[in-house]
Amino acid sequence: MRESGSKATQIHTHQPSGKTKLDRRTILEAGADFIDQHGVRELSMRRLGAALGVEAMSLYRHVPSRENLLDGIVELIMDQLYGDPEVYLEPRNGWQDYLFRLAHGLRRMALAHPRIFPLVATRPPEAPWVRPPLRSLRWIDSFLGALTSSGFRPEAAVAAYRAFSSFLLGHLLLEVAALGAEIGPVETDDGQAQETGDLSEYPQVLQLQDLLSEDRSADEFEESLENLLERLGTLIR
Amino acid sequence: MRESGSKATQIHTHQPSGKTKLDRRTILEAGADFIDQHGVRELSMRRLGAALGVEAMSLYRHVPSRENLLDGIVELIMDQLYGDPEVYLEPRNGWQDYLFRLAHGLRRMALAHPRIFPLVATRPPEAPWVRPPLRSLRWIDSFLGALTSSGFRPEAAVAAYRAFSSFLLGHLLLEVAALGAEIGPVETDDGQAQETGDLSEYPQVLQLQDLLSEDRSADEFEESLENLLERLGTLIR
DNA sequence: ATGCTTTGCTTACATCGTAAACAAGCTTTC
DNA sequence: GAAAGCTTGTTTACGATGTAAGCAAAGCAT
Repeated sequence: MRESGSKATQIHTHQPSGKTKLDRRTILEAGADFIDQHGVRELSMRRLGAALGVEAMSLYRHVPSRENLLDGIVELIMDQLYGDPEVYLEPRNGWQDYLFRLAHGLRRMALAHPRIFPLVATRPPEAPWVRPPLRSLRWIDSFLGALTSSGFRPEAAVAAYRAFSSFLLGHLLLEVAALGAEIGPVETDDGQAQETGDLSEYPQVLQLQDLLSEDRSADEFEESLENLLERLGTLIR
Repeated sequence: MRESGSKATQIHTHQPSGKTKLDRRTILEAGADFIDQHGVRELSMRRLGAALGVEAMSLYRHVPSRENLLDGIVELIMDQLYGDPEVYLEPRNGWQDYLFRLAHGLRRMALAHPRIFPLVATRPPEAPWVRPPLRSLRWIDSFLGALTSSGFRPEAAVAAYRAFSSFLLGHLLLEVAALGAEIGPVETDDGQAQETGDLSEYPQVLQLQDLLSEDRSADEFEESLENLLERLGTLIR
C-alpha cells in the first residue's frame, strides 16, 4: 500500500511492533490531529514530538521546518477531497452537479477540521492563481476542465473559478469561526461563559439578538450556492 | 492635536521635545505601521519597543499582552471607517447606496492595509454575532438599522447582514492575499522570482494561465456587489 | 518637604524554532 | 562473516520570544 521505493526492500516489515516508525506522513497526520484537538497556537515542535513519543529534533529528519509542517498539514487535509466519494474529479451530471458536489465536499472538509480550515484559507498559496480554499493545482485543473467542457468560454470559466473561490472562502471561514467561538479559546473561566456585554447602546443588535444568534449556516450555504450556480449559468456561451 | 485627557493637566506640555510620550494609542498606531511595513510575523514586542525608542517591557504599561495589542490594532484600523467621508452611518439615499458605500469603504480599508486585513478577518470576534470584516457593534447596529428602517423585516435584515459579511470577507481576503503575493514573503531570493512550476500535468491551467494571472478584482468586486444588492432587494418585505 | 502614583527600565525565566555534532542501528558490498 | 556507508533519532546549544517581578525616577497632591 501507500507506494514508495517498494522494489525489493519490502520483503519483511521490520517494525511490526507498537511504535509506528516515524515518517513524514505520520508526522503530518499527528500534526493534523493535534491541531484538531488543541488548535494551531498550541502546536510546537516539542509538543508534537512528545505526542509521537519522540524528541522534537527527530521531526526535522522528515520535515524541514514548522512552516513546512503547517503547509503539509493543509495539503494533507485538502487531499481528503480525493477520498470523498461524493465529489467527482470529472463532471458526470453536468457542471452544476459538479460544482454542487465540490462545494459540499469542501464544506464537509472545513467542518470536519474547523481549527485547520483557517490555515487552508490564509496560508500563502504557491502560485498567484491558486485561490483558497481550492489549494491544489489538480483540483483547479479539474474545475476549469469541467466548465470549459460544459460550454464555458475560457474567460467565463476563470470568472466562475474566482466567484466560486471567494464565495466558499467567505462562507466557510465564517462558519468555522462561529463553530470555534463555541469550542475555541478554552473558556475564559473567570466565572462563566463570557457575559453578554452591555448592548444598551446598540438597540438594533439588542432587539435582533435572538435572530442573530440563530444558526442558519447550512440553509444559507444551500441558498447562496444555488444562487451562485444560477448566476454562473448566465456566463455560459 | 491628537486629543486625550485635556482637562487642566494640559497647561504645560511637559515633554514638548521629540519623544512623543508613550500611550496606548501611539503604541497601536506604531504597531499598525509596523505591520504595514514588515508583516505580523515580524512584529515582536521588543522590535515594536525599539521602533518607539523604548524597551519592550514599557509597552506592557499600556497594553496587557501581545494578543491584546493585535486586537487593538484591528480595532484601530476598523475605526478608520468612521473617518471615511464616503461612508455614512445612516442611510441617506436608500439602503442600496448605504451598503454600496459601506462595502467600498471596507474595501478601501483592506487595500490600504493588506498585511493587517487578514487579522481583521481571522481574529476571534468578541461576540458570536460579530462577523468579520464588520467587527464593530456600532457598525452592525448601523447596518441593521439601515435595513430595517428601509423596509426589511428583521429576519431579512439579519440574512442580509450575513450575506454581506461573507461576500466581503471572501472577496477582500482573496484580494489582499493576491496583493501580498507580489509584496509578501520578502522574495525567495534563490536566484529570481519563484519559477513557475511544471504545469504540463495541468493542461487547463497551462492554457488559461494568462487569464488566470489577469487582475480583474476591481471589476469582479463591482459586479458581485451589484448582484448581491439585487439579490438582497428580493428579501425586502 | 513628604508621600503617592505613574511610567519606564532592568533582570529573569520558561518556551520556542532549529543548527550541529553525535550515536545507534540498517543496508550494501565484499 | 567484516567494513563502510546511510538512515534515523538524540543530545546539546543558541538566540529570540512573551511576560512576571522588582526597582527607580519623575510627576502629582498634600
